[in-house]
Amino acid sequence: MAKLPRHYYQQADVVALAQNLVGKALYTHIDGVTTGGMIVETEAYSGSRDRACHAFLHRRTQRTAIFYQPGGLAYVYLCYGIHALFNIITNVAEAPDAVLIRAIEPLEGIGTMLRRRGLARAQRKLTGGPGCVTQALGITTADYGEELTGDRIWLETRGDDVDANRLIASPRVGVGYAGEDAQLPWRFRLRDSSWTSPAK
DNA sequence: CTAAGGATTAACT
DNA sequence: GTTAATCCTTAGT
Repeated sequence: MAKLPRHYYQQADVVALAQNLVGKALYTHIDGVTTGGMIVETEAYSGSRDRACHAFLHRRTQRTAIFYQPGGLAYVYLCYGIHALFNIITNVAEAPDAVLIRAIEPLEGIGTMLRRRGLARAQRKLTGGPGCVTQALGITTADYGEELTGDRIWLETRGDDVDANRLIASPRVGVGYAGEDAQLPWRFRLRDSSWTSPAK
């Protein structure tokens, strides 16, 4: 299907974009292998409104510098010392918004993804969870700043958009430190998918 | 349920 | 420069 163009990522409403990204496909071509899957779980983060966002209120540091670039770049960072988490930078320059990809449903290169994850069979923990997604796809912190319109990491449409009534909105995971912003229902899951993350 | 793990950052000298 | 607290998690008891 069609690769998502740069202007797609530059929409102003990061919450709407996080919803629209569910049902799109995420691919990587790393180490000579193409792997990918359909996005089934996302979370929106908005630096202008949201304490849970790393770039809240123009907290511009070395790590968050990428937020101030135009949408369409990868923000990859290390969490809990172990896990690379993959985010898509959205909106225009100087508007620090991003969408975290939390889970995908495997579509292509499943053998390679199983090997990277050390699993024998496809099951939810292959790609259910943000650290699992990056490990299965081969994404590391070295991909910080990667262009999502290039040929290493990219997204594609898969026919029609997913209807809004097939999404479950809920509070985001692991952001309790964000005060009342932690209650914002900015996590979106595909209702009938068995590939979403186990986190409640 | 809990421990592990390394980078980032704010708050100090 | 140094230190301590924190973190968008996972695998393994």
